[in-house]
Amino acid sequence: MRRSSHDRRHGLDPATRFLLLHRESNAKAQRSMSDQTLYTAFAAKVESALSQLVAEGALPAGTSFANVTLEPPRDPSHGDLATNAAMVLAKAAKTKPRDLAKKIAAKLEAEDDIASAEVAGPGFINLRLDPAAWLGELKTIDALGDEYGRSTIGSGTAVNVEYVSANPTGPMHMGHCRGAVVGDALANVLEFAGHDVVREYYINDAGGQVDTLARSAHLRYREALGENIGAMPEGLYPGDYLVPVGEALARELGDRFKDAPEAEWLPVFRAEGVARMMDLIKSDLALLGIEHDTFASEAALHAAGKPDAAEAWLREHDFVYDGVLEPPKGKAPPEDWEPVKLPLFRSTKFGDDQDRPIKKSDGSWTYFGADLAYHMQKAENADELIDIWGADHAGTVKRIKAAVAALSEGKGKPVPFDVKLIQMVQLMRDGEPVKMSKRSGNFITIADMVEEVGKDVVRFTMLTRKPEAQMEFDFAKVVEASKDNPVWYVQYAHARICSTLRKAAEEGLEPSDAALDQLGEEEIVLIRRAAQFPREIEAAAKAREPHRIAFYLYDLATDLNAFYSLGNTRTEKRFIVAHEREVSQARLFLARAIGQVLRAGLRVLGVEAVERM
RNA sequence: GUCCCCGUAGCUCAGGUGGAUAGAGCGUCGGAUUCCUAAUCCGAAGGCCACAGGUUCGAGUCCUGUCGGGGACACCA
Repeated sequence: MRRSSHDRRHGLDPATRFLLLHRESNAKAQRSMSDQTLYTAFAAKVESALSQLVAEGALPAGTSFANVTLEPPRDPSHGDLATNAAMVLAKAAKTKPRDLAKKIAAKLEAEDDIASAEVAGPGFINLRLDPAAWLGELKTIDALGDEYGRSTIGSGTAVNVEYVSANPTGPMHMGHCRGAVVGDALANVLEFAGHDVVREYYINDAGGQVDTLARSAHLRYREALGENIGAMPEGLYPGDYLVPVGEALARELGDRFKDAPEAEWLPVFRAEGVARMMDLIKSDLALLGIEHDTFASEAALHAAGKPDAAEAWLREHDFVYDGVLEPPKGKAPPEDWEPVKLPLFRSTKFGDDQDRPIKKSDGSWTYFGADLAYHMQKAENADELIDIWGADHAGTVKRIKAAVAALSEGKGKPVPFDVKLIQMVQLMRDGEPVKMSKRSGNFITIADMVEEVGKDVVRFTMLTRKPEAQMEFDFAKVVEASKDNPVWYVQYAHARICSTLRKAAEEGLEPSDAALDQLGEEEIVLIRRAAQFPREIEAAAKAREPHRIAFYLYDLATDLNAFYSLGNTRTEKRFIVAHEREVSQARLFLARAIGQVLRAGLRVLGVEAVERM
């Protein structure tokens, strides 16, 4: 679902509020449907068995079932589902796990749809389901369509995901890419899991780097007016992307700022520069399929007096005091180091190694001082906050978490706050690292990457590694058409399904659930995998790890291709079997459902499900 | 010196918040295609889960320490 972007400064505007409410009601409408999935149904059966044991006195009243899980065993030969209930509850029951397991298994075996319940190993209970249960799940997938997998675990919780937040001083480059994709996919996952999600971008338009931008733009402006500016001076932004900005400003403003004193033009060029850089960044993000709901401006934050309000509150509660900053702990302290008295935030109370200044000695706010106020603002409008940061900012996590904890707990509304650190990506070409020099203005932009390999490849590849691990991005490998390339492999599986359905349609065969009982064990393997999709979504949402969906889709594609290949040697196992109308239609029904799950998963990742390759 | 992330097959990486015999791809070796997309599939070999302790019924997973790789340590942003 794409929403139009709102360039608002802070707080929730009415349009956003409406969207949130609207989405919430959608989520509620979905609830009854998603609760019908196979896993939730059988989890309910397990819980009911346990409740019976409580009623019979085998388990003490009030026993918590919170740690009881029901999941597919790693080894499929153990059965369809396994529960650890007996091991988790043995202590409470004051019996051995296996003895308790026998009691639970006896209850479960009495259930419809459970063919057998066996006690195994240290006390696992392995369930074998009646095939009809899986066939029923297949129908559920078909009935729910693109909504299959949507969860309600997040309903009622509004999550603000802040990602990208690149400085508005130039186009987006590689360094921003991974965080942008991971943040966006995470927002999608959370939304699919039922959360109300706001995708936010923090514009750092108040710091010194914006003055640098303004000066650089002014020079390009003079250049556009015919002046020979020579090489860009050290300390200004040399990139060509400011050339058109200078030209546009020359057209729009004429030459009245050409020889004016800096104080006169600086504010104008700051504002113009930031606005144009944000346009550039938004168009870069659009190339990746990313659109934020909210753009929060640091300058607006200052204008609204938010940092002052935060400081006042923190001082009142003794989280901020005037103190002398310790010298930097690095090996070589700066030569011009002087002890200065500054307003410090007591981040040491929260595990930081030193208290951090919120204001500089000239009285202006530090980045941290403003950021603290910014997070306070976000916390007012959300139940949970997530920031996606580059790993190079790891050193500042403790202080900002400390600040959010102090503010939100102090104000009586603790807001869970998670900072996801995204490790660097090493670009590779022909096995060699791609060198980038930011100083010369030569760096690989996101636009370059998308143009070279495509949005889908960039997005999917960025999600094939857990974000806290460093990764390489090899231009040659990511466009390879083979099983070694997960993007291609998953899309291939989807295209194969589409191709099969097209072929069938030409022969007058449509998917049908009229004879699903003709599907055998090989097909049920596929259904089992597909049935895990809702669980994968929930797990990915809980862990805030969208990459799990990418790996899941790869597994599902593997199962699909494996089944497809069965037909090479066993023609009776093809999707389309000559003169076997009923079984063909049942298999086509299966194929369509698998395609649907692949599509839903890819949509969450923001990757297109292609129909032909 | 302090802090953060990582260390799993020859290589690149998963491992569902503590579960059963450790999982994939590439590479190596051996097989499968008159046929719905073989750009695919099946099988085999390959492991002190960096190391040492600890926590408990049970640890690749949690805790402590050591080693190795990466990153950060300004009143910058």
